[in-house]
Amino acid sequence: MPQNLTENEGRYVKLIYRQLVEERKRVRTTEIAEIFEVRPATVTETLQKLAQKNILRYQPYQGVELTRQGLSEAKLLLRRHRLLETLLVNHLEYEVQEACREASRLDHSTSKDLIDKICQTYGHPRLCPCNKPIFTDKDCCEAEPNG
Amino acid sequence: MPQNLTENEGRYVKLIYRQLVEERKRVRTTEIAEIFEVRPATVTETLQKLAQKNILRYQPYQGVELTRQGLSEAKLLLRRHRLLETLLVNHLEYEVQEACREASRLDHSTSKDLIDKICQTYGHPRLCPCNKPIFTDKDCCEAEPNG
DNA sequence: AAAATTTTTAGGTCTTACCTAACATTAATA
DNA sequence: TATTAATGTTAGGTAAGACCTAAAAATTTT
Repeated sequence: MPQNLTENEGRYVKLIYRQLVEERKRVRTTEIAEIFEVRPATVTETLQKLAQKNILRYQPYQGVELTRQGLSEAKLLLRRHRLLETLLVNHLEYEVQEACREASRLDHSTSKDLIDKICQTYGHPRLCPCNKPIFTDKDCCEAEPNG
Repeated sequence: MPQNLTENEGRYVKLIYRQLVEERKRVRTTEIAEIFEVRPATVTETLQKLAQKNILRYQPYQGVELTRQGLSEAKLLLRRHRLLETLLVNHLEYEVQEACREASRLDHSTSKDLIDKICQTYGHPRLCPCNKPIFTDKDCCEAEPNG
């Protein structure tokens, strides 16, 4: 059942989480369509696919809601995204905006290992360069300091 | 005509360059098939696609040869790959082997900008952590030092 | 309640990346 | 060198993903 998300689906999940949870505003089909530069029908299709994969609950015409699994996928992706931003800004002199663009390209393909190593290297930061929360990961951020 | 390579095609190009140019040994369909865990027919198909895209010359049963464009695509990808390895090993305490795996995941999606920033940060290194050449880029490595 | 807007459905297309089975070629060996 | 074995290719599929248009349905606005 826990089919993996495609890169494209991941983009939707990040966007939906940011809007729905972090900005507390409704997610509109047309708006997503504009952001991703596709037709509304395409958005509907993807939302249905995500509902099938148990990432969100979808009621035609009524908007979406993230499931428990959807929330955790979103946080995972945003953790990756924001730790990548941290690396780019802290170590490679990126501007915040550009770092976000670059991180968006990469976050889907990074391993847990890489993300955790960045997290460690920067002392398990709680905020990214744009001051949004970096979600913690149990076996990275709460691990015992090793002797 | 200069259609872009897919991520998968990029993997072939890197492999072919490493074998053909860096190890000077013939590239065999079956061998590629084993490495990528696909059927030989699939490899043939991809090689033909790459020939169509002008990345290599392909003579049935006779093996392949990279074109000028193929060589430059390969070097571009390997530049990315090896600079990513450099970052992972130097800054994030990666082991060489693991760095290679991770870099393989990422190299296709990194921007020129990111690569050049890594290059600068590490002083335009000529060798990656496994001592393979890092190809230079004109407007990164040969730029005037800015005042 | 009519009109306008938004969203969905239905029914496509195209690309990528695979596959199997049959055939062709090349290489090895008896 | 003739046969067999190994390698590589062709032909003809499948399936998933990401798009699209046109028409219909639902919702919202006036």
